[in-house]
Amino acid sequence: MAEKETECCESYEVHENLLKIVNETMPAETELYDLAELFKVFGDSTRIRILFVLFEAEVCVCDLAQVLNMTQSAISHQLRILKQNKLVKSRREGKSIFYSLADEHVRTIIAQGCDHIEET
Amino acid sequence: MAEKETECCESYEVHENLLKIVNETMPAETELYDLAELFKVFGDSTRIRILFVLFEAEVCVCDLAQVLNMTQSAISHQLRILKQNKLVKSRREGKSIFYSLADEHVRTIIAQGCDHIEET
DNA sequence: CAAACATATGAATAAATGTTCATTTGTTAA
DNA sequence: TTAACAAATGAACATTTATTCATATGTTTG
Repeated sequence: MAEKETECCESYEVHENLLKIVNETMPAETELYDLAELFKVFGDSTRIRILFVLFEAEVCVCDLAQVLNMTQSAISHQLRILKQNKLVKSRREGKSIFYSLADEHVRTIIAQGCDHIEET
Repeated sequence: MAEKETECCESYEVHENLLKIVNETMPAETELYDLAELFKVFGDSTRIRILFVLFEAEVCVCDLAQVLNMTQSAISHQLRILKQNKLVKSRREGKSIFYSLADEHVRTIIAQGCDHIEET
């Protein structure tokens, strides 16, 4: 048997097992990255506020800007991020573009987050 | 009736209704902030990898560092963030400190994230 | 007590991120 | 076609954040 060059905390077998299990269950690099990327999108209170508005109605950009009391540009930049990550979809109607939730997952994920917070 | 100084997209009543509904359903400022803060914690692939290890076992810091091939310091800094946000708890055993999931919500939230990603 | 080990932490640095401002694109109406 | 409006976008700036390095804290063993 080869010697272990990576001992730690005086544990041997535990370690081998852990490595094996983790290698089996850990998602691929790209999936981990995408997951983090997705949660990053939820990690900004402006975007969360946008989503809470979209929970209630399909709205255009300037309405969002007014309701949230922010500039059109700031909202637009954030909508772009939400759309790139498929949390939101858009539809043109004349000069306006209306945004709505892309997916009911969004509600579920935010609801889970709320649960966690309230449980303190 | 008072005049509206905040017209937009030529919509009037829609707007009033939206404002009313949003004001009723939008969480408080502090809750929005806490929510974003929580998701920010999930928004880093190092922390996600740590969580995936903890899904499988309770482990000490140096084991985490080895399994994830990162420095002890980097892992320790991230564990601190996970702990502050109550995603992880710790227990001392001699010289080592063992970390484990604080809460099954963590699994659920990550699972929802995975669902969303795989659904493309 | 001193030495060795496991973990935590503060300061510094590089990279990522949100907002603003100015401008552009696309649509409608005159 | 020109003017007016809605939305998108690029550059710039300030802030946040992850990692590294050096060091401190806390525990066990000799």
